[in-house]
Amino acid sequence: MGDWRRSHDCGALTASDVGSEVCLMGWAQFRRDHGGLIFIDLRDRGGLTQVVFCPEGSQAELERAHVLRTEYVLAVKGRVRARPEGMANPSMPTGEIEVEVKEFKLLNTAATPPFPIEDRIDASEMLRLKYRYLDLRRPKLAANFILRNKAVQSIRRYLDQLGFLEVETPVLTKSTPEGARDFLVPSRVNNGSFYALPQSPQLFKQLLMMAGFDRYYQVVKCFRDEDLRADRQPEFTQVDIEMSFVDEEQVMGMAETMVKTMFREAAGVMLPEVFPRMPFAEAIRDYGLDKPDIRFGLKLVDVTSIVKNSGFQVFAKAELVKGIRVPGGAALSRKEIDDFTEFVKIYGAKGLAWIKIKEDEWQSPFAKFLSDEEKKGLTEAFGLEVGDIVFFQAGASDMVNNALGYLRLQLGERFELIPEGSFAPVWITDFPLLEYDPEAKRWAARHHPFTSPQPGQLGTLESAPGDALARAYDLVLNGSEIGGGSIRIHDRETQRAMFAVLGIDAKEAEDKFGFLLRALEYGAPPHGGIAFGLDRLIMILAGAKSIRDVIAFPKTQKALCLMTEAPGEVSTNQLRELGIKLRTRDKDKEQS
RNA sequence: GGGGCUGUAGUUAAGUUGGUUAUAACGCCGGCCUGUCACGUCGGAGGGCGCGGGUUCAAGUCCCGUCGGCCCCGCCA
Repeated sequence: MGDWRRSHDCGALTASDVGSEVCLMGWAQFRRDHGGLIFIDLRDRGGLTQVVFCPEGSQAELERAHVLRTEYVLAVKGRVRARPEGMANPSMPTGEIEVEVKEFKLLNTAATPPFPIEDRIDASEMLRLKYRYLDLRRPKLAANFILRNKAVQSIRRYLDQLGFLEVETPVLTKSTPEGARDFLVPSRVNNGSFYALPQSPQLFKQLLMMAGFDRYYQVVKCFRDEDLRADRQPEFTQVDIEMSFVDEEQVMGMAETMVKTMFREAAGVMLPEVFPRMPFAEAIRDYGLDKPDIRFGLKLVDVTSIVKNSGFQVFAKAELVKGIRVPGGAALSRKEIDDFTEFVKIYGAKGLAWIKIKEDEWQSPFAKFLSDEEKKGLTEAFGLEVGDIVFFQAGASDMVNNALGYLRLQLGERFELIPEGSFAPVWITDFPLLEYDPEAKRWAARHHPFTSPQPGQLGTLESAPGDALARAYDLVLNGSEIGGGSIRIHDRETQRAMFAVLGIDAKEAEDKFGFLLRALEYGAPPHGGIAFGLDRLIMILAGAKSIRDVIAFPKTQKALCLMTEAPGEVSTNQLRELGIKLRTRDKDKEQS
């Protein structure tokens, strides 16, 4: 570059800069070579500016510029000029001007990229991930990271103003028995022992409260070795927060304002002044899921009592029978209904019952089994009108709620009931403290084992564990869980009772959580907190379909990084130092 | 662990019931071009169909296995 210095970025120049001498540096996006005149759209993170190589600028540079190709890296010096009459490009922010090149430097050449660097991309994601650094040059993708930066800055500013202390917690820590599968790191100094990467800094942030830090936060990587999804990566970022001397209201209030502030500052999006709240039981009742998308209706209706003596055995025998009324749904084709039937089978449904409400009859494979009284009951329960379709699911409660809950989302999409660009946050409260694990035949913490029961629930905890409610709360946005937290247990006795219900005996508790139990004896303050999934939050804010679009270097569904080809094998020397012997490698030797 | 979709020039795709030399567009290379903006125009090169087996006179096309990619169930306190 010599002594050349960039004077502007490629999105900065406007008509008011006409006449000024500038220096731009960036990548050649498009080249339009007219022989005696060459246009190049120069691109950097800031945008795109048309630079013109022409005789008026410099005949010598024009002749030199014919070798330029896409993605070559250039520095140009020249004069900003207004484009000639009628030549402005209204679709470009810098479309009124162009830079007449007087001198340029070729900073680097570039091989032809494997896919074009432009927003209307059609390259496969496999290829894009292999060349992630090229994909990230695309303005649309880069915009997600600019947004992400704004969001994080906003959150930090907000929490800092409230006196929160950002503290780092260990990445090499201890494996904990509950929760997701841990990523393990072998210890060289202590062969046979392993660190675990944190699934979240949960215990550390509680210990920071016991340390008297009062208000803590951290933007922190967390690791869970579970299968991936469109919205799940093995390493992801949490905005982790903990506060002392607070109750639910204070944590939720603080978090709500944080999210509102961030949406406004980062994206200009105004969220509702007050987020609605919904008890867990109501969410399941009306939406079938604990993360309801409340941007549209189609609530589930429980009709178990109406059909409990029905001649239709599928209904009569079921633990729970629920339905969804879709106004105008009678127009659905048989094929579409079959597709929905296949869809609910994913969630363990055996089939999907339906009734089309026609002018003169109920069209349905099972309407003939329904008595007039049952029909009347259903008509009232759903508020049925001609042209509706009702879908039913009958069977075990969990299956019915889950299948219909997800069917509702499908129907919302099919009937275009979800308003574009809308954001609907909702707090889910009053979660059950525990849930039964039928495989392990024991109760497990729904949130985590340090979540405090609601007042007066300690008795319930022993008599009817499933009914005990937790001081826990989730924040759901557009049907996606973006944050969750709780008021924690801060006395040793409650913590012991909790471990007892979970089947963790004193010895195991001491082994796994001794450090926490000990800390609880030294004056632990009442405390609670919340953690947000930052990637998911940004994904929703950016309107991205995948969490990969807001993570700079994401992994594929098989948890591979196509760019670095991680994970990879390591040398036997490295393994020996760690005291590790591979079973598969031995097996290969035996076979060969 | 399971279900669905998918892999063909650099890229995105088409490719009949197996049948000459595997199509197209974009990109790339070369020529021409002073107002383009996904510039235009003329010409050219480029793959043997993810990989390995098999069936067949003959395989992108059928079969088996295997490796990837995407979505989902399980899993994710």
